[in-house]
Amino acid sequence: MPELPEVETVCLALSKIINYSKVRKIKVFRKDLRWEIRKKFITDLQEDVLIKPYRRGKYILISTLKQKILLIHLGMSGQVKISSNKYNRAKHDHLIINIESKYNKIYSLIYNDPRRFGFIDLFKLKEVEHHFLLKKLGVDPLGNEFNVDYLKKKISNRSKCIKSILMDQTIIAGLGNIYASEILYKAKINPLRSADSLNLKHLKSIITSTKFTLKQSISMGGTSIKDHLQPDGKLGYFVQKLQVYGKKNQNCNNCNNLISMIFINNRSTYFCSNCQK
DNA sequence: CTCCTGACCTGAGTGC
DNA sequence: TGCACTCAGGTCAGGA
Repeated sequence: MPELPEVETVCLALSKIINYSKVRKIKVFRKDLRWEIRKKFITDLQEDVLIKPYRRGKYILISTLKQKILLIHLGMSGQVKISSNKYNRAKHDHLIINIESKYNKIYSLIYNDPRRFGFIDLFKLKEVEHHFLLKKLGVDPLGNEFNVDYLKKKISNRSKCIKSILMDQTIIAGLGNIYASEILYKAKINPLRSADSLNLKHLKSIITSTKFTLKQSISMGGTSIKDHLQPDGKLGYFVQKLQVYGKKNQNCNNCNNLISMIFINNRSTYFCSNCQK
């Protein structure tokens, strides 16, 4: 499911309830996710206090009072559900963490993931910078470090096409297949163009469209196509704003040309060959 | 190094 | 109804 706006949506929902909640019961139904959940996961996390969630690329990190980080990645189909009702196990629920808020209210955080491409880990706060998955991540596209100078430096002498560059998590952490298409449509750049053929004006345009598109999607709760729901079960409405993704052979909103679909690195890619040069 | 492919896994949709 | 096949929002390991 999830790219940056969907992960951010989950993070925002979690931050409303976590806020110094004590971890009570933890139940792992399946530990063979993308990586196996560590043996000591339960004993290490139990009775710790979850302080505050934040996002790094498509990862959710939750800091704890015992100086640890609870790391969550949603993979392709992962979802975090927040429930204050009695828990009934649903298909593909792999893990449940019961927490008790400062005001003694009990919530269940439920990790559900049909394809099990996601995972959950717990490690020491001081190891964050060295974590094998986090250490190679590039800049956050919403931050000030994502600017023309940075992008120019990263793509110089790169023959790879610009869409692959946008999806390269070691350059920009958080963009995925939907938003890469949407961003390039808005920037009027053909996804097949090699990165080093772009001029400063193009780069500026990519930066602006990226920030605009992501912010707009976050404000609408992300994009619900198949799996993504906000943790309270609500849909994400950015799907209504999609201009090209999933719209093969439909008319471009700008020029009425038919939208094309091609595969780039085995990922479906949508664009308007008339608007995007 | 860079770049591309295959692999991981389940479910939904399509066509016969 | 059933079967075979394709595709799906991610990303790592391995080979060219």
